[in-house]
Amino acid sequence: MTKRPYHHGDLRAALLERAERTLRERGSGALSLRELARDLGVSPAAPSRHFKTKQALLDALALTGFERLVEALAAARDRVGPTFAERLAAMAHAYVDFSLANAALLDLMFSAKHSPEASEALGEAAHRWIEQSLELVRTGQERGEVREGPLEHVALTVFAPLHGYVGLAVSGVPLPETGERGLDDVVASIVRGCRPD
Amino acid sequence: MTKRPYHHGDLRAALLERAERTLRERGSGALSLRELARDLGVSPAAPSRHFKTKQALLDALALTGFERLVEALAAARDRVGPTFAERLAAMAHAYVDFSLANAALLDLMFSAKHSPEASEALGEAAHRWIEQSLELVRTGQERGEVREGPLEHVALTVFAPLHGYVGLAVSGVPLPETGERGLDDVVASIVRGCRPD
DNA sequence: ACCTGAACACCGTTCAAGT
DNA sequence: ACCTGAACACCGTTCAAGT
Repeated sequence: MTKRPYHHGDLRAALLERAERTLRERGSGALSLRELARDLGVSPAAPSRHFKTKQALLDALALTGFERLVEALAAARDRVGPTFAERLAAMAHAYVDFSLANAALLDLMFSAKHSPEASEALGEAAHRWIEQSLELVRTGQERGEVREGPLEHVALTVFAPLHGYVGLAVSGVPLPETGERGLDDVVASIVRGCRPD
Repeated sequence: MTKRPYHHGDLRAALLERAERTLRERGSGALSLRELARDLGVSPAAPSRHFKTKQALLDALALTGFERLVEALAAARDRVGPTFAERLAAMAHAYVDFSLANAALLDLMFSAKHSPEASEALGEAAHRWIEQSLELVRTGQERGEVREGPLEHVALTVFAPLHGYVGLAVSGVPLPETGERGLDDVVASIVRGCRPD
């Protein structure tokens, strides 16, 4: 029954944590700064100390999303062998798993709402995600498992299919053998295309 | 200087048109039923006659989006020859053009917010879009230009890359040779994969 | 059938003031 | 530095009442 102290302790972290939970449980439309403040037992104006605007909170959320995604992808990559095919498959599944488990967060991460200020940190986080994709393809090229060509161009052809699969899955488009089976088709097609033979 | 009549005439259509303009000019965050009503010179409660809820308006907007997209894709397909490569390229460019010109609308169309009721009509519109994709691939298979295999599975490997390219472009991820050049790489890769040779 | 007027329960954000 | 209390200008939605 200790009375709440004046200071929350770490209101910023508490806001982020609670917001992310709301995001996952009830979607981005249900996210309200006032409700967050109520749940954490602070005044409606308290959050503004840590996030000048609601968009700033969303940007911070997206940033943590990119950080966790990069971490998950790296972990998946390091769990398998060094071939391009193995790494691509592992990272593809990790990407889909993360996205389905954090659908609303993924929407935030790839929404065009990046405020020009906060996008500095957010942009860096997104950049690390891109670098990771480039790295996969570069290694594949060095091993002779991926065709030659400008890195960014080739990498785009590798990651667009994954991003598209994730986008379709998250937005509820009915996919064949919902879940992971269709993904394996997509992964195979990235390597060999849709030509006959 | 004729005084506004009691009836608006076609408030429903006017709401949709104005909403779509706001969507394109200022994004989905700036969409407000009250503002729409103000702009159209009706009371704040008037829109609720035609759209029981704001989400219903958004669903209707998404529905028109799918209809226009399907139309644009069909037109692009019919402007070129019958080969799979030609049609794929034409539809890919039409898809990207539509998406960049209607970024916020595309977000709406592929957001997971489909209310279970309105999704009947919306679901049908989305279904026509899927059917169109399947049709492209089926024709390609019949012509021997696309590999054999379950239609839905093969079609997914064709459209995931396009959807992913569009998603990345719309969300502002820096793409090589921003615009259409990277898309041609993606289209080529759909056909032949990223293998060497 | 279609709309108004007024109300209700919310928002995000700001700002003086408190600790 | 961090938060409160109160206020401002908005929201979406509902509902009796008007035409």
